Amino acid sequence: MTQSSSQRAITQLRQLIFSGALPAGSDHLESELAERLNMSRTPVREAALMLESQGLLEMRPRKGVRILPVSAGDMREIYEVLTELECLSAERAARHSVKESDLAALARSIEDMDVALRAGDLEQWAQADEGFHSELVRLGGNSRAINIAGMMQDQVRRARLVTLHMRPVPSQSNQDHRGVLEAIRRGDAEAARSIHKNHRDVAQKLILALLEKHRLHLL
Amino acid sequence: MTQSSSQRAITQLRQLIFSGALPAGSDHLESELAERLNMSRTPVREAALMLESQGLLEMRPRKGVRILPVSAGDMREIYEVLTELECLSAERAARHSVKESDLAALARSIEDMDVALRAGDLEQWAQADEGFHSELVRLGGNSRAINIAGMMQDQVRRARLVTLHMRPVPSQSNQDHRGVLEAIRRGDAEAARSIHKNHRDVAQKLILALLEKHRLHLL
DNA sequence: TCGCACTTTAACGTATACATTAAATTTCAC
DNA sequence: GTGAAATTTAATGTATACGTTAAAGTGCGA
Repeated sequence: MTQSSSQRAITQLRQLIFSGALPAGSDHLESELAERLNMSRTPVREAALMLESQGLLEMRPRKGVRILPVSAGDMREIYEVLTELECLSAERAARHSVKESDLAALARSIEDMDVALRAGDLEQWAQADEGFHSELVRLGGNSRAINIAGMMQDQVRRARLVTLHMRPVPSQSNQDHRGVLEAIRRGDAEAARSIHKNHRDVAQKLILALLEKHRLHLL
Repeated sequence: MTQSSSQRAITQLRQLIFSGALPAGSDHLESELAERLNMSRTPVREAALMLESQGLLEMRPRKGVRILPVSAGDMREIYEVLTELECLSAERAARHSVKESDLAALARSIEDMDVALRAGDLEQWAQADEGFHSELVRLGGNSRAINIAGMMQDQVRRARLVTLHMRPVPSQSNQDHRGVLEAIRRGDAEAARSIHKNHRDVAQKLILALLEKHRLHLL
């Protein structure tokens, strides 16, 4: 239960970054962060190294830890990788995950999105959408894909802080989700992949257009 | 020029792992590794954390650092991810990399493979093959994909220590490589992806069959 | 001999100390 | 006043010290 300081540092730094308390582009000395988290520099350094390897920050000698901004170009890269891994997962899920119980979480996320949209609650929708996508990857059963997609999803979440309220309401997006779910249910790997690919491509174009139009760097 | 001890530790530990000097499945105390590398535990720990995040080893409290074996199941996961990222890269390369100079390295790798095969030098062939695949990903221009594919390639290299001399001579593999190169050259993204996908799927099936047949865990 | 409580060991996780050196500041000649 | 050299500062990277605690070892009664 009691977790190590390093682990706490990772968790807390992530929270600080995702909440915007450590804004993109800002610099922070290791000693400042250590004081802030009530621990010595050692676990803070270890945590920073991990987060650096995950692309959330950059350690620059003598300049402190810089929280990395996410540019439109970065988001393009991230969406490209994420799309491939999710499509792989959709295909794999369709190929072997036949048990209906495995699909409950997916179905639930779809319902949650419907509910959230009817209530006009975008935050709720975003959370359910993230749930759908991460569950999809989980069903694919490839642990490397799961880890990598998780990292990419972290960045998508940061971008979503900005894009969520700029984009049109994603009212037809759930049709795709249902299509993917049905394809997996009937074991149609080709369809699962192609429907999801199309789903991601549409979303990607939309979000990237928004970001480039507004020349945004993001939290 | 003078690099940090942490960096050296990463480089040297990688060499020790890839050379088999630290065999898969073996355990090593942080203090042993520190002595071996002539440095204190601190940079060794930092290096081990990085290598752990890359899937090369595992840190187990009080049991030391364990060099992770790569099972057939692991290789399946690794090939799946690598295939997706390489296909993405082939497609992207075809879409934007038109300059002939960009393709020189690819063409060179293909020639090197031909030469190596004629000479019956499998090691040489493997090196050129790795060069082709990594250059392909580089041409895709997605820095995240490049990093991730690099990590996956690290594991493929370890597996190849075992599989290289068990597999049939890859005499027709270069046809695929040429096909991909030509597709990129003429900007045919669909073909680049599908030819490469087929290339990878064939190789993957072959290697996985070998591994499963011999119930191998690998260096 | 076996099993269990107790003691000892030692590996890790973290804190702290310290050497190095990039950056900032000051000094000083002109 | 300006620019370069010298000095000081301070943040990092690494070494070391130390407390905690899982695991190994020991002793002893049955």
